[in-house]
Amino acid sequence: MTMPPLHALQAFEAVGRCGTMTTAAKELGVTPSAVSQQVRKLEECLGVTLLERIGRRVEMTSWGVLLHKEIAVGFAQLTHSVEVLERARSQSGIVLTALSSVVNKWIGRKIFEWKVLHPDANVRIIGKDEEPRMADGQSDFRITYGKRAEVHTHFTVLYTDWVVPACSPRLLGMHKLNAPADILTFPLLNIEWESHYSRPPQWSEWAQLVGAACNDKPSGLFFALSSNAIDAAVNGHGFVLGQVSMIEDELNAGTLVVPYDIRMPLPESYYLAWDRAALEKPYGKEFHTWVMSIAKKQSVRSAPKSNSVV
Amino acid sequence: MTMPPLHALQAFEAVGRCGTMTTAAKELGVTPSAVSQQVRKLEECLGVTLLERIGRRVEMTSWGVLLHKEIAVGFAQLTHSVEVLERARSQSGIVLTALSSVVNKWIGRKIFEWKVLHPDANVRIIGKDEEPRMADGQSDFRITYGKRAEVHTHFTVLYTDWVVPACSPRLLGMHKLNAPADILTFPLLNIEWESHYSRPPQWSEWAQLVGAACNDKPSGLFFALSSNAIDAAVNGHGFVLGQVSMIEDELNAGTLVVPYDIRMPLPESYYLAWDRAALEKPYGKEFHTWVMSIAKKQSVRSAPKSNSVV
DNA sequence: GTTCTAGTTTAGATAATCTAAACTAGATGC
DNA sequence: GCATCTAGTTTAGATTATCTAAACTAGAAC
Repeated sequence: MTMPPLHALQAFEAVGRCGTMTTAAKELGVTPSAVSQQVRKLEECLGVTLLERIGRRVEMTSWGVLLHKEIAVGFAQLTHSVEVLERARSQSGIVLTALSSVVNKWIGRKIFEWKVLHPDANVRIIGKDEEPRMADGQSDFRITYGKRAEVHTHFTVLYTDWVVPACSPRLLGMHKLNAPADILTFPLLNIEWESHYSRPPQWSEWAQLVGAACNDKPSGLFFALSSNAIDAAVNGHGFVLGQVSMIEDELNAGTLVVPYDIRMPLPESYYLAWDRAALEKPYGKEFHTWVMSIAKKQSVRSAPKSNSVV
Repeated sequence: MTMPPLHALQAFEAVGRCGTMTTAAKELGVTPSAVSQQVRKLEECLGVTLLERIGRRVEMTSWGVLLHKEIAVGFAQLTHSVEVLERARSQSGIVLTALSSVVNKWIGRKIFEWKVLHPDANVRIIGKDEEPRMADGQSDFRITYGKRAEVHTHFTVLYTDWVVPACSPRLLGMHKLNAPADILTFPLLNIEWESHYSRPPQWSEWAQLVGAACNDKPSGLFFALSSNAIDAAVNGHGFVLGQVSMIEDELNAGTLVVPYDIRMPLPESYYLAWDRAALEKPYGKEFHTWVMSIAKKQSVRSAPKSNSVV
């Protein structure tokens, strides 16, 4: 079976739906002559008369009624298809998943800057420690840490963070620190990530950095999430080696202080991954550009000042 | 919303279904270059990437998967539409309705000639005294009598029949008829059609034709169907003014005889009506031609011979 | 009877669609 | 590692489909 020409079917469908050649032509944006020729061609191809010409009117034959009933569904579906795509593109917001700490202490705070720039662009931020499957639409963008980014097709370095010892001013009390090593005499809060992430810098490494001895068995408090460790420090429970990007608000608010600004870098970088299709969502490209922009600035702020001890 | 070009949608649909540009091109009967350009044009029109080019492979993006799922249904429906039409044309036989007597005593007998000519062409013959609605597919062809044909869009004169007095040879027995008027002394079977048909010739008219007196109140046997009256005559119940076309088999078989071949014409003709679409069914035109052909011959046989008394 | 309008047909203009050729890039085999 | 093959892309221009313009038919309206 040979399929007749698509334009011929389309012309006939329009005639059936509109009732006259002239109104069908108007709807298709062509002349009645074009419609007439297309329908004639369809009749020749199929070997049946679809329209009965009665003076200056046309009327469907029973073959025409039969065929039109079916192809109308087909063309309606094609039109619907394009609408479905348009709706999906315009209505679906952007979905970003990130490590929970990154959501709690970084991107979740920065997103208000995005809102100011693009008030009508919805972005949904989800804390999720496992890598999402982008192609399945689980996420448009993903912020992750280290080599885990390689499971995604498209990714780029976001920023590299540094850690610095920080504590609540209440913890210090009336104590006066004479040297960086004095920090090690206070309760120390430890961070231990899941095994598939490179181990974050530990107090033992910091002690070695400042030329001090350090007990191999610290206070016994361990946190899986950096953000939880930071919150404990804010509550006066000890010193934390906090990521610079995650404690900026606390430093500004005075709920954390840095007695000695001696920083260590994280062993790996944060990465932004994305689904190609997401770049074609409304504001998709803009969001990508914005995240890269704030990350670049963060890299500058997180790194120690050029004259700092490294 | 502007619909993208149909050929572009079709090319993309084929790629999605076939998996590669090359196999899609083969199926569409074009070059891969054509498919590549069509898909590119579709992407430009819609403003999204539908296929991700990975080296020499292509892979659907999530937009592409979404759109393809929908348009595949549309194109499948269009293909199905043409199949539906083809099936309807090839599988549906021809339907002829006719007056019951015509079915019983004429066309129902002649149809075997059609079968010999076209063994694989199904024709269904239905006795029906009311006019069918052709456009609704109630009938492809219709044999009717007189002005009733005018309710149809397409119709033509079929044949004009004549009546002749006929009886079973058993009725005559040892009686010897000396003159045509002697017939009137036998039991006479009457035919009275429904009021919307012109009254068929009556015995009183025949009597007048042969110059004989005739009682205004004959035997009291009246038949609504000509075929029933003929059957009664075959059974020896009396003389019938039988239509020539309907008693030919009986004359040939000797179950009826015509002592005096003095004929009277029916006041109106038989007509063939038809639905335009029926001519496009397989064998539709052939059937029309055949019916007209046997009718023409019937007209010749039904009319009295050129030297007969009229 | 004249004018208007829907539809058709024909000729040829226009645009869409296609092929050919040259190219890129990855896969395969030696 | 290199040559060959194959899938896909791009560009230029050939081909075909589709369209418009013009002339026409035929019926409706005034």
